[in-house]
Amino acid sequence: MILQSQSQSLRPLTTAHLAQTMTLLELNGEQLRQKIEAELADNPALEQIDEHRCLTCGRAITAPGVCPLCNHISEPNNDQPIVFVSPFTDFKPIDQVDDDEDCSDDDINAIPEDLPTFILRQIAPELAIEERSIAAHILTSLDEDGLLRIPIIEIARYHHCTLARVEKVIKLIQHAEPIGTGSATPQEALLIQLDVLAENPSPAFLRLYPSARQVIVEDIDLLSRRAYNEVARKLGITSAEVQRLATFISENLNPYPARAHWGDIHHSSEPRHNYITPDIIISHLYESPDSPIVVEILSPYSGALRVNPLFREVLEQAPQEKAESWQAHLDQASLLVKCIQQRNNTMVRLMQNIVRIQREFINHGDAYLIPITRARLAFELDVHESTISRAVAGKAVQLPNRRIILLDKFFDRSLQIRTALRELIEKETRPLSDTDLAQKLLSMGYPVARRTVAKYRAMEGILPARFRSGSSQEIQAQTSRQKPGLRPSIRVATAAVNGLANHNPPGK
DNA sequence: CTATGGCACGGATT
DNA sequence: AATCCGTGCCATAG
Repeated sequence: MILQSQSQSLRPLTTAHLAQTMTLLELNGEQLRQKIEAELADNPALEQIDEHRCLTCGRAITAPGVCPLCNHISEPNNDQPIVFVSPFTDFKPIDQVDDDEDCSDDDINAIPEDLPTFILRQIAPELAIEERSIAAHILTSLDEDGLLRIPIIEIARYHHCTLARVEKVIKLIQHAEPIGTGSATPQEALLIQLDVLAENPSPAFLRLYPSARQVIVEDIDLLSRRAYNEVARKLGITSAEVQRLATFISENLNPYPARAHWGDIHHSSEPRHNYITPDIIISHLYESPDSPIVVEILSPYSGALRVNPLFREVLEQAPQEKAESWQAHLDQASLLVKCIQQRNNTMVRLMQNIVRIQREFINHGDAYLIPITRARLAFELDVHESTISRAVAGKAVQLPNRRIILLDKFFDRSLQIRTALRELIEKETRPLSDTDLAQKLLSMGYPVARRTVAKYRAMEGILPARFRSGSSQEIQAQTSRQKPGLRPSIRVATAAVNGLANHNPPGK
């Protein structure tokens, strides 16, 4: 991927046009935002107008979203995902209320987010417009641990709305990453995390669940003082079990959701769920997985961009010596606007196709990913391969199940096989050697060499056969991976940098 | 002797 | 043209 040099030549030749479209395409949301901000700052010809259009019909409306008329989207159709560019990302409420460090020009790649924005982004699609200011209020009132220490009633009063409404918003916040944020107490946060884990239980987990719950509700302070014996007595279980319980809790739950590191022990390849801003959000029109898919391509500026018509007029009477540079500004601005439209257009078409092809994957997880190459997609879209590469590079998508993945993952050739492999090993009764595994995979229709099995194993962080004897120890050996379903979360990653898309986010 | 990890080569992908 | 990925071969550990 050779980058076209950032310098924008001012000539509106088609080659410049092309070059800029390309460059824009490979920018992800945050980068594009910066670019546009810069441009707005020093190009008077470019104007940002506070105009929103209905996401489906294009009618002008007052706030970002769907206009009342279109609120019911006509004719849901499974083969035609609804794809649109959405102005959702600019969260006015936050910008106004929130004034701690503004991390606008951080590093370019990721993590340009503070926690409130990060969460708001996740839940925005589910909020009614009036609810967004409530959410913003709540999020900016969190203390540094991510807990909400102010009374809910106060918020309700302030916004003149019912308690139930505020609670609904809080509930959404609590279930967004990092899970538990917005709880009133550490206990509440723990309980929510526990319940989220319970949605996708492993047998070992189910055994622990009831007592874990009880301990958290009643005896959390005993536990934190490590008074295991006393807890054991109260619950009528052995103190060894309490011990286990404690380990489980400290490993999987986090009483202070906003604190990123929590004994951050684990290291393995996993580029943990960092604070990546999705550039695209995929969700279902209704909650059900077979309702039509809605793809939202977030655009990093609010309202619309256009060439300032006033500027155009003034240009007519420009003083001689200014005329040229003003003309240049004008050209540059209109070029940018065009290119952005082009970029949006490309992204929309791209997503339409990806979603159509990978619908099963989006709904049902890794095992259903269809291997597809960028080249083939390029062919179907009738664009150059490099266009796809650029469009895909460095962008993140949020799936309906809330997980945020890199768009690259849709093109992972081996993910399907790796998931199969993982499942195979989970179900194994005796440790299977790589050769055995290769054999099994072959019979499942995945012809892979023995050597390759080893590689996949490594990618998934699964130990060699020798080291995983019983299936029970295995659970502790790798509490973090396995279970395709979800375990994304509780242990929120450090905000450590994650390089962009080198190795794929192995499974999860 | 078997199971794995390392290195390196060639074809596919970007 | 530059990279990535699957494999084969070989050395090493058990």
